[in-house]
Amino acid sequence: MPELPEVETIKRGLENSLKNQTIHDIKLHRQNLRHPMPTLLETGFVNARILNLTRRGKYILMHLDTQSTILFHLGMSGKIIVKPYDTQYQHQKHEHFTLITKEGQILSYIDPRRFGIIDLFESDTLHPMLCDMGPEPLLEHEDVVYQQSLVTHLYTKLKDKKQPIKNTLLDQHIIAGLGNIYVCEALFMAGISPLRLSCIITKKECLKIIQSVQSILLQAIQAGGSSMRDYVHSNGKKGYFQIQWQAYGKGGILSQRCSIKGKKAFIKRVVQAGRSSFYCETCQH
DNA sequence: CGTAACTCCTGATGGC
DNA sequence: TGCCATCAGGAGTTAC
Repeated sequence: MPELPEVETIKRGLENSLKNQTIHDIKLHRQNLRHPMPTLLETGFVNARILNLTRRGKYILMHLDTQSTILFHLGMSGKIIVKPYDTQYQHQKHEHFTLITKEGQILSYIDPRRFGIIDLFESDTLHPMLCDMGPEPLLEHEDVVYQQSLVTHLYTKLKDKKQPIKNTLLDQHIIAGLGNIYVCEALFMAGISPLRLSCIITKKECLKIIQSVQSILLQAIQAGGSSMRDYVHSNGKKGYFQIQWQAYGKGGILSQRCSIKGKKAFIKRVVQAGRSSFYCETCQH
């Protein structure tokens, strides 16, 4: 799925196109994604106004003026597209949720694999999915104090974990929003092997990890999200920027950092917890 | 309790 | 061209 930068990009797109608009109609085209979708969505929100959109981890939250919030998760293959409404409109294959505004915009939620989630909760409560989530890796503005608190938090969490650092960073309870690609890239940048046991990571290395995570996420957000195979911006256009990955998907390719130092080392692919990890044995320890 | 394996689902890709 | 195996950005559940 889109990881944090892509979700953030989509959220911003939705905010630009839908903020303060009024819901004209919502349609569900099936009952379930990963979980059942509340049928109340179809009937309960005509004339509700969209106050704003926020992001928490990989979730997008649409806050309505009815004290309700719609929660979206895009799973592995989800996308959200917004475009002007056309009366000829017919929902496309794998479109499971459609929202039309009185102002004439149409939001389509499309998710072939249906690993995503659409749910509803009261705005003054916290959705169960959001309760135990780790801290956000980024704040709106650069903040050294926050960065330090993240380092301390991470170090505390890693201290008694026996699993590889790669697996721990993918756990949304530790830090919110990281996925397979950005973890691979951050560990490459930090010079830390994905195989390293979490409990033997030093505090200094935690700082390196947090710095790398923040740097890569910021870079990706500024680039408008990355353009993986089936990732689409919320306006429906293909991602217009492809980050030059250093490690992810680069199995068998020369490690850039080693090349600069005149060494010849290749990026290796291993499988951890059923997911591909890419790293350089020579410059990641 | 923590950890790893299994599970949901469709589509793209590559080898034969 | 078709068929089959493999892989994919996630994460909850189950089994140990």
